[in-house]
Amino acid sequence: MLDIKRIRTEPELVRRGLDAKKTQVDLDEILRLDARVREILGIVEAKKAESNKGSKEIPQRMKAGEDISALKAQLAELSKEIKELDQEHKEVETDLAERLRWLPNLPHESVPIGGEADNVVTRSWGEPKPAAPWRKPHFEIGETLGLLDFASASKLSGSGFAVFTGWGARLERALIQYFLDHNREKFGFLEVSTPYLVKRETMYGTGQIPKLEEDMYRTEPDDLFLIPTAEVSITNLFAGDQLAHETLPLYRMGYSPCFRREAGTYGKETRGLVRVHQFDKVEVVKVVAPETSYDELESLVGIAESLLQSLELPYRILTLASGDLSFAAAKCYDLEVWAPSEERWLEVSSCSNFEDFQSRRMNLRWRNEDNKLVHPHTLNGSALALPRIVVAILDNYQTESGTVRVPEVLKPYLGGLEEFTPEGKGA
RNA sequence: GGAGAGAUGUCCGAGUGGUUGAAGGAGCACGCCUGGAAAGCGUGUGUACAGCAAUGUACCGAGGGUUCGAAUCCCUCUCUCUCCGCCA
Repeated sequence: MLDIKRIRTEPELVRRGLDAKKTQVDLDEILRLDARVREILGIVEAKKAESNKGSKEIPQRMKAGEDISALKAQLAELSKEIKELDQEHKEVETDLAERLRWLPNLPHESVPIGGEADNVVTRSWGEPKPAAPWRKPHFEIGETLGLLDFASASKLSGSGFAVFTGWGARLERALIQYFLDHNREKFGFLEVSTPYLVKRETMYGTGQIPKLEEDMYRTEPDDLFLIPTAEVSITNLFAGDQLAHETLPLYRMGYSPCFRREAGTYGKETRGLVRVHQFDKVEVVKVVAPETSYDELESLVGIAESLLQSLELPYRILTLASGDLSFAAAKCYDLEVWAPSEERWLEVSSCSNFEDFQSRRMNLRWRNEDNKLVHPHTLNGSALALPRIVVAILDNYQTESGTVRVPEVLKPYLGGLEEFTPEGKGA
């Protein structure tokens, strides 16, 4: 949610921001509605003041034994006028509010303007492994080694799902466990385990609704939504709160499966783990003082980086251009790992600063040093998304002899296993 | 699924038609007291919107209604809790 006062006082700045985000909006209509709301408000408030004053006189005059029927009739008339004005006020305000719900967050000044092609590679780590004829794509080697079973997945659920078997299933579990342990031990995040089904307003709070409603799975009779990321439930943990000054910064993380309809991506990447309707992810969330949020964003990226480095997976970091930013984000870094068999980069983490956009929607507030209630900034990042990490491991740790070595840091979580091999099927 | 209870300020909690933005308490802030602290005492302590301001308006789960006037009465909805049933 954008601050209507900001739209009012800096309309050109807002207009530029919305343009940069490639959003078509009739900002003039919004400004017109806003002016109208305030106009009506002025009139109706004056009438209410008059009405309140008259009502207060009644008990006094009654005590004095005066005839109050004329006054009552007059106030009844006034009350009717107020009701009509209130109605009109509500209609205009509802119209305005609905339009505001659809406005995305504005990009931060440090964000490059443009579309996907204008994303900037900010830095990279590690040496991408070269392509080689013996390298097999992850879905192939994964099935050969008995880690993945896509045929069964489509039997159960159709396309866009995966079954992990044997060491594959254990690898998933190991990664979840490792990520959570790492984030807690090295960065002090508090682990939470939250519902995967949430209410409509919860989805609204973090900005998935209304714009992305079509991408969400919804349960029909109850109007509950399957979360597309743990961000939704973890960030909304604080919805409506008034946080005391000393509570910030707040660091939370959680594992959850993530459900995405991926509407409109038919035909793209239907094979393998890269784009699936259900996947696992460990998400980290921060609620911080506004003036610290950009430093917090950098350190948030550092968490995802430290995980990738510990897994020894070469990656690069993109600063997303304005048009590639999600609805709620003001700035976002994507972390991509190199998949040598496919010779391309895979997004495994997305770290965003939402500034006060989500706070506003959730009505989350915090007492600043001046004891004033302000909207704190919220951030989140994947640390990390699982299936693509599995892809990256199957790719990067593949050997010429057709096995896949186990990354050093994961060995303790896999009973000391050194290698996934065809013989080791089923563990 | 059946039966019942409830939703008030940061928190607890009073309040059943008229200066109630809302008693009381806790917490917090400041002051007094103290060698220092605790206790004690005193004072203060909501948010949002409109307005340069004075000020005004709204808000006691949400939305409607009755009334000159609603936290208080009526209706609808949401959520929470208890008991019964069912169940991992």
